[in-house]
Amino acid sequence: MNLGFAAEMPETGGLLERLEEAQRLDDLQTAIEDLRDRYRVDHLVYHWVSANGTQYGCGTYDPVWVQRYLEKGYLRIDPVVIGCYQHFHPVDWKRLDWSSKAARAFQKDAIAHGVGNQGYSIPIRGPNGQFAVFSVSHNCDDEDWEEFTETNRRDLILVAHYFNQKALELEPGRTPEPAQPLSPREVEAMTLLAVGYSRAQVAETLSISEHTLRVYIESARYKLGAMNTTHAVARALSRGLIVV
Amino acid sequence: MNLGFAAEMPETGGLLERLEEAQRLDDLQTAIEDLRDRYRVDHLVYHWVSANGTQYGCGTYDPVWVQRYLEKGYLRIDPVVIGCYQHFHPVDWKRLDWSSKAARAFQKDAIAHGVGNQGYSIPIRGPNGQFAVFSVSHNCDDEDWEEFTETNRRDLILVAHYFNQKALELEPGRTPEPAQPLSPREVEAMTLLAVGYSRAQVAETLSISEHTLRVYIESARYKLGAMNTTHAVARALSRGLIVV
DNA sequence: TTTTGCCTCACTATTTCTGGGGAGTTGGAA
DNA sequence: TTCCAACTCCCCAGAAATAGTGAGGCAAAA
Repeated sequence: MNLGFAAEMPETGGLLERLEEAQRLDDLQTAIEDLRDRYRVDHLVYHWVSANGTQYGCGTYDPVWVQRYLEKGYLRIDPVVIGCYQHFHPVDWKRLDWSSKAARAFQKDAIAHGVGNQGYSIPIRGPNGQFAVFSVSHNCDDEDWEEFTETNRRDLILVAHYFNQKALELEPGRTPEPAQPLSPREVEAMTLLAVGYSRAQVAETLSISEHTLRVYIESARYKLGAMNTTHAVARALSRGLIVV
Repeated sequence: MNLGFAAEMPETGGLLERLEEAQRLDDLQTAIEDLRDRYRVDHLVYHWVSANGTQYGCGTYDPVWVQRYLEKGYLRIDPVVIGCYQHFHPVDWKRLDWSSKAARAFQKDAIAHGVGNQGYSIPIRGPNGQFAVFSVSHNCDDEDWEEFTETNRRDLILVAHYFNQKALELEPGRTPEPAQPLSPREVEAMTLLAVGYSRAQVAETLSISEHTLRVYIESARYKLGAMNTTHAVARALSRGLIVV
């Protein structure tokens, strides 16, 4: 029955198996270094993307560059992150938008710190709005890179998937709150707020009093651990509880 | 350099290639039927999950069952959907929570309509909180099923990925609006608002007066075509202009 | 060189939101 | 049956956000 899209071949050395059996985050770091050597590329990186500081990452970049990236807040500038966030399918770095001044400055800085001129990144999304990026980077011409990505893109999707699976499993402090679901009415309220309705309009649309609506918003805010309505809507969106 | 995790083998008949070249949603339906025949399983299904009704789906279930599923609102009861929503990795149906009365009633109804006793489902997440499930179902004993899933799980992850990619590409109404970019300061302001800061806190964090901050918010709101701050943050989030 | 976009600051009046209360019904789960 | 979660409604005062203006400096692009 095996159609062989992802057939395990002898020469892989069971890398995916090893990944599946990883017990600690250190094992991921070892695995990613091993994988880099086998692919014979300059860098492989897997990292989470989130605004709230605490985020996991492993890879083969120069630690100086990683430190600099975090300090400079490059997460908000990096066209790779922005581009991945907007897409589902893997993206080649060449096809991203590098037009802004900040992006070009970032690119220059990155290359100066050893990041390759070529790159291919895979966006990965987990429950509760978890978002991560798996990137492979190398120094070579367009033609070689084209061949490499064409040959390996399916592998890379799988590798990215397994990295994310393990990172989610092993990262402590993940799922402290079991993502308290919103009630149907709360979902409606949050959704309408997210599309720009004022409280009065939402109440009218839902055919309830504004007082009642407020109870829902309060309740949703409490469940989401949000400071205010805007925060609550943002959380509901990024956790995938509402869709606009 | 190909490590062969996802090596294309001759006997696949280039099914993933065909999937990549699909031009219409009909092609997905053809592809999923073809895939079912090749895997020699009872059913394959790919469908979106979203609160707002409109959702795409294709598969080999009895149309009567699909109709019934939608009418009865099984989307909110189905342990497969709920389980997938909470996990990242594929799940075997046996490992889900079927304990509630509603779930057991649903299961009975499903089997009565031709759904297999065994199943394996893969959650898939795209941008803007998009969420879909790719399921394979069959009638057999636990041992055979174990062998099937063990053999094909990596294939299935890839197939699910490609189905989602195509569905996102082909489904109308998903055309991202020409997202007018925000200035760096506007991005900072929107991001801080999205993580729950009040205007006063944002202004302090950015070391600017609240008056100035207001100008950014207004400007961002105008660029995003938003009615109010909450709306603006929601749009910035779902267009991937900011990351929380 | 002119225009355009970005960053910075200010005022006033009005509308909207938030944070405290309290209270009743219904339907499903333990 | 009892309990709980969800849904509905009400009051009030203070905090926050919005709408309508205004202005100047600076840097890059046309």
